Amino acid sequence: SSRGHSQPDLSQLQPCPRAPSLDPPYGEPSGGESQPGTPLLGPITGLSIQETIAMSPELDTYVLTKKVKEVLTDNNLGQRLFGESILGLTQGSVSDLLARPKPWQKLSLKGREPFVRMQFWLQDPQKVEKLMDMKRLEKKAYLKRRHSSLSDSRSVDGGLAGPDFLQSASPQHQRRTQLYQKKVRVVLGPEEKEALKRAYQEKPYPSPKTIEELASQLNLKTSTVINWFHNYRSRIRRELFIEEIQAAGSAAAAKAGEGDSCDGTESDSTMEGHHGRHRGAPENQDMEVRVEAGVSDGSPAQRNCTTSGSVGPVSSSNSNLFSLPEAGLSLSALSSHTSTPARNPRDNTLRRKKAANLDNIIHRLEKAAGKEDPSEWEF
DNA sequence: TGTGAGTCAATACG
DNA sequence: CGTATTGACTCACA
Repeated sequence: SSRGHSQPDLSQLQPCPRAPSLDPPYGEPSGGESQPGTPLLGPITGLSIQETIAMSPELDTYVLTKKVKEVLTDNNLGQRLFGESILGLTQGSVSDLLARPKPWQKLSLKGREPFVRMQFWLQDPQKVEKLMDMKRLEKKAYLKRRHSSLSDSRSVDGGLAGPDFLQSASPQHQRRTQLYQKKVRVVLGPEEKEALKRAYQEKPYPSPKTIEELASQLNLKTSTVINWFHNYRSRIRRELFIEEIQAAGSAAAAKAGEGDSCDGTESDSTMEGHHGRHRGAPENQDMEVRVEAGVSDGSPAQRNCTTSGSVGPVSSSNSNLFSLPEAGLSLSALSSHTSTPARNPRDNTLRRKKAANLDNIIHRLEKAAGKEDPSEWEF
């Protein structure tokens, strides 16, 4: 069951450059920024991306990304090319997305867009050819530009507009090269990260005052500390989601052990054991909250691999697109996790402690979101 | 105003 | 080169 059905012809999906978000890089408010330019997905459907995504059936982001990675590597296609021409995202974003996809239910409408695009792309019989063509064109344009850098530059790479679409890639950033400073990247040292993580453990949501203290103690800008907390919380949260996926996958696989294809290739994403990259610094950054894939009892268990044939919609029997009862979605999502992973009968010490701490955080968030309990955000 | 979500883009890494 | 990591930024929302 479940397989190509009523879906809105998702045959051809254009690359469509990022929709609205147009952000001038640091400084320069200038704005084109036209607004509701809701791009269309296809010439015929006439549906906006948002609409199409809204009616998209549930997708298994894990299986989906796995397939995409497979196709890309099998054909020597890079993330940059794929991201810029198919998803309208940069290489770094694609890497992140493919390596750590959040489960569909936890994604916002916007967050689902890349996955819907991946889905469409996989359905396109000519996906590989198109991308290869793009690659060729890019190389050609590159060589040309390089060879005769005499003439002006820009000029949209001459005939890049070959096959069909593409080249839209990133709208904004172009060659504002010399106009802006390079933007120096702040790189926190191991000790600083250590300190911040410690502070996080104690207070995931530090008060402005605490932030100031940390900033001065570590000799960092206040904004850097703030950003660090934002990012850390966000990334920790994502790790938990991923654990859920893997746990669920393992469970599912264990439950039904059919001779499913599952070409073993790639057991990937399993958390890395740590290694000390970081320039010869005192790395003992084990305090990562990562809990490893070995979920609870430790049985390795097979990897997801669920449906083999179709990467397609995992549509749960009744693809109830919306119906999702209530908006409790986000909250219930969080709470659901609260009881899932950490539920470990045996005391797993460290791991458990960390999970508990995180659960606490989430707990408080739910509380704060649901009711007005300004009691104290202290711990 | 602060937060989560999504990204960008510099750069570390291989 | 291609990929992974991550500080900073935009935006919607309450």
